[in-house]
Amino acid sequence: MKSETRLRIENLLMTANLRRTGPRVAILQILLEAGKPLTQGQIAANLAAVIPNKVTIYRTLESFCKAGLVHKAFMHKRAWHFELADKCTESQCHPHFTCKRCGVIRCLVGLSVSIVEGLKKGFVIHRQQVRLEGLCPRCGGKKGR
Amino acid sequence: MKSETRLRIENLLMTANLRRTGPRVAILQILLEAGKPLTQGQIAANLAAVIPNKVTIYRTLESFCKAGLVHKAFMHKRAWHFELADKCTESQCHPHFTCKRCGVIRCLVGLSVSIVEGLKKGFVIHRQQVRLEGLCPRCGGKKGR
DNA sequence: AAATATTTGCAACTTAGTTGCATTTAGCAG
DNA sequence: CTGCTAAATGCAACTAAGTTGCAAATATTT
Repeated sequence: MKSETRLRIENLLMTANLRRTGPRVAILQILLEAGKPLTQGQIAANLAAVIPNKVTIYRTLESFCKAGLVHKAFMHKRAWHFELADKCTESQCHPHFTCKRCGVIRCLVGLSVSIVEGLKKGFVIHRQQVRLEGLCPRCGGKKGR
Repeated sequence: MKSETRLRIENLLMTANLRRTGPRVAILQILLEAGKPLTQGQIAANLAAVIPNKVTIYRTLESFCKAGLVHKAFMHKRAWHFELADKCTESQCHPHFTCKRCGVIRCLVGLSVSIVEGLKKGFVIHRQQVRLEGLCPRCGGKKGR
């Protein structure tokens, strides 16, 4: 296991003021490696040995969200998707693309969209999230249905 | 019941090639009146007399989605939210705002955001959705916590 | 090393959404 | 306006996702 990653994880936990525990380190590592939004189920599948219990995963993810380390991404699927906040700016997450045909999810890191304007007075925007759906290159354009 | 609404509903069903049934008319009417995304539960609460069964509601909403009459909006809450597509453009839904403090949902009809650019070749975008979170005027700026 | 606060694990539960199948109904042909 | 047929609805039972309360374990502080 790369110690660079290890250090980064410890640093994340430290700055978020969260204790360095096994489940937390493991979950952060998976999210770092994945580089895309994962569900509790997907995390659990990789972590059966380390974390025997989904409640721990949910609670851990929740505390990461509160600390701003992790965001919920909004997907077509039923389950919540969690991803590291490190590829998002202060006020905006990177957009997510979902292919309607094959279901593949792509993080559009680097791309962004101007933040919404013209909102009535008094609203304060903390975060903007963008979701795109359509066809990925493999499904796109070509053959129908 | 305003017959203008009634006519509009029949027209929607006709153009979508869906039979005019009690549950369908009732659900479209509720969505029209609400003018904001509703969950199955919220719809059911208004319709206990007309539709005794949530399966019907889910299936009806699903067929509306397939026909393009209704979209799923992505919210912080666990349940899916459905809304009429009539306030959306061809390629983009109006943005939705959620207040982090009181949870209120606002449709930002009229506002829009430039569509994402710079996507790798081969992707076809069908629809862009934007979600905003922050503080509404009543919760915003003022008192802490 | 002991005390304390936080975190984890377990079991049981709730809520959201789904499936298969039997029954009913809209729309159409005659 | 009657009967036919595909489509839609209703019901019961089920799966999946997420939550709660409480007891046991672990990290940090003293």
